[in-house]
Amino acid sequence: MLDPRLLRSELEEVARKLKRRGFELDTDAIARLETERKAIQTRTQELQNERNQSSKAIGQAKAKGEDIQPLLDAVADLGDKLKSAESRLSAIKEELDGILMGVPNLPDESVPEGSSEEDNVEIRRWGRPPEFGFEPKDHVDVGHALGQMDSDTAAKLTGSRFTVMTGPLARLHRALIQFMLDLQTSEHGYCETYVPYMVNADSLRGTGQLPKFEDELFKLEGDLGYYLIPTAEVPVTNMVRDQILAAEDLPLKFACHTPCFRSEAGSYGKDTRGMIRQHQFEKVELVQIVRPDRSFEALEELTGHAEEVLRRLELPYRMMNLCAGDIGFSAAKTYDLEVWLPGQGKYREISSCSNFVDFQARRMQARWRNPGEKKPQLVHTVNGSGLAVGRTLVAVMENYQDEGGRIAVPAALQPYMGGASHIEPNR
RNA sequence: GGAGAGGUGGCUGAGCGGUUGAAAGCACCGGUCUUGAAAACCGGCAGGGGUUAGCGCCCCUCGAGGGUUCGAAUCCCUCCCUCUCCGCCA
Repeated sequence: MLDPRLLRSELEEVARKLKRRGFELDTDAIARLETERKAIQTRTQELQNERNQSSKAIGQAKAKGEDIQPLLDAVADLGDKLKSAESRLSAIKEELDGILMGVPNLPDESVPEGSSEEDNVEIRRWGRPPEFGFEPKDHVDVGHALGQMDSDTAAKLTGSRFTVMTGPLARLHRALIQFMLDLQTSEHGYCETYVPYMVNADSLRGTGQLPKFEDELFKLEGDLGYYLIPTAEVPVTNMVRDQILAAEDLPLKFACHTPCFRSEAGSYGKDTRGMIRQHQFEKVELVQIVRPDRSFEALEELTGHAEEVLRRLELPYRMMNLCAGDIGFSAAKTYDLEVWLPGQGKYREISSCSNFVDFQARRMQARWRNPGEKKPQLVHTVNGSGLAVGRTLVAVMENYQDEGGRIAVPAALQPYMGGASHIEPNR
C-alpha cells in the first residue's frame, strides 16, 4: 500500500509515476473521498469530544451528589448524531481503503520505461550457451527418453500442469533443493526457515496477492478460508507482520524451501508443454527484512545470491532490469534472472528478485525502532527466488544432456547424488 | 471432537462501569555518581490519526465485530486465537 499521506499531498505526482507502469489512478474519486473524509472525520471527532466532556461532567456531578438529570437531558440526542457520523466515516474510510489496496507500488526512478517484457533492460550476462554436436532436445524429450518424467500419469492423478518424476531424476530434483538451501544458509547467511503451506487472507493482503489477485490462488474449501501459498514469500514475509523490530535485529534473512501453488488462470495455452509452468512447483525463496536505507543494496546483494546458484551449477544466464510496465504489483524494482534453455533456444525466467520498499511493510504494519527517530518506522522488504527448482531442473536437463540421452550431473550436485556423474536412461 | 483457563503497552503483568490510555516490573533512552564500567539513585518512555510555526490540544485503539449505557479494558452477545486436560491421529 502507498502512503495515504503521499496521496493527499502529491496526488498528481503519484498518478504520474503510476502511469509509467500503465496504471490509471482515479485521482478525482480519491480527491473527492479525501475531502469528504476530512470533513466527516472532523465532525465525528467534535461530537466524540462533546460526548467525552459531558460524560466526564456527569461522573463528577454524580460523585458530588448533585442532580444529573439536566446534564442527561442535554446529551439526549448526541448519541444518534454521533452514531450516524461514525458510520458515515467508516463507510468512506472503507471505500477509500478499497481503492488504495488496489493501487500498485510506485516504480523506482532506476526502473526503465516500457510497457512489456520487450522493454526490459539487460544488465549483464554470464556463461556461454553450450555447443552441441547434435540437435539438443527440450527437457520433455530428455525426460521421456530417460523414462523418469511423466506428465500423462500426472494428468491421470490430477490433471494438466503437473509432473511425475521417478528415480535419479526425482533425486536430482531433490538434490537441487538441498544444494540451494545449503548454499544460501551456510555461505550467504540466511536462516533456514520452515513455514505453513497454507495461509490466511491477512497474510495474502500483507504481501499484496489480495485483494486483487485472488483468481491466481488456490483457495481451500471450508470455513477456514485458507489458501495454498503461491510462493514462500507470503508466509515468510508475514512473519514480521504487526511487529516492531529492534534495530539490532535487522537485517533478517530467511531462506525457505516450499512448494508453490498457482492456478495459472490467465495463462491458458502458455507454456503448456513440460514443466515450465506448473500448478505445483518447488522453490527456494530468499527474504530479507531490512532498514529502509539499505533496501536497494539488499536487492543487489540478494540478486547476487540467486546468481551464485546458477554460477555454481554453471548454467548460462542473463540479468534483466524489468521495465515499469513489467514489474509486479507490489514491487518498486525487480531484477529477473533468465537461464539459457537450449531446447527453446532462449533465455527464460528462473528467478525474480524485488525490492518492495515499504509497500508490503505498510500493509503488514511491520516496523522497526530507528534510534534516530521517535516513532517506529516501516521496514523495507526484499525477496527473490534462489531459485525456482522446477525450472532449474529443466535448465540442467537441457544444458547437460548428451547425444546418448544421458544427463551429466553438475559438479556442485554430485555430492547430493551419491557421487554419480551422470543420470542414465532407464533400461 | 469433549472439558476448562486466558487474550491489556517492545516484553511480563495489575486493573470497584466514571481524570485508568491504563499500576508495577523488565527492556530501552537521558542524567547524577564513577578514571571507566557495573550497581545505586533521578527523570523519560504505547501505537495510530487530526490540528498547530511551535508549546500544545483533540480523536481512536486494552484479540475482532456487534450491543447495553450519559459514560465500557471493566457488563452482554457473536467470532477468532492461545494454553491445559481427555479423546482421535502421522
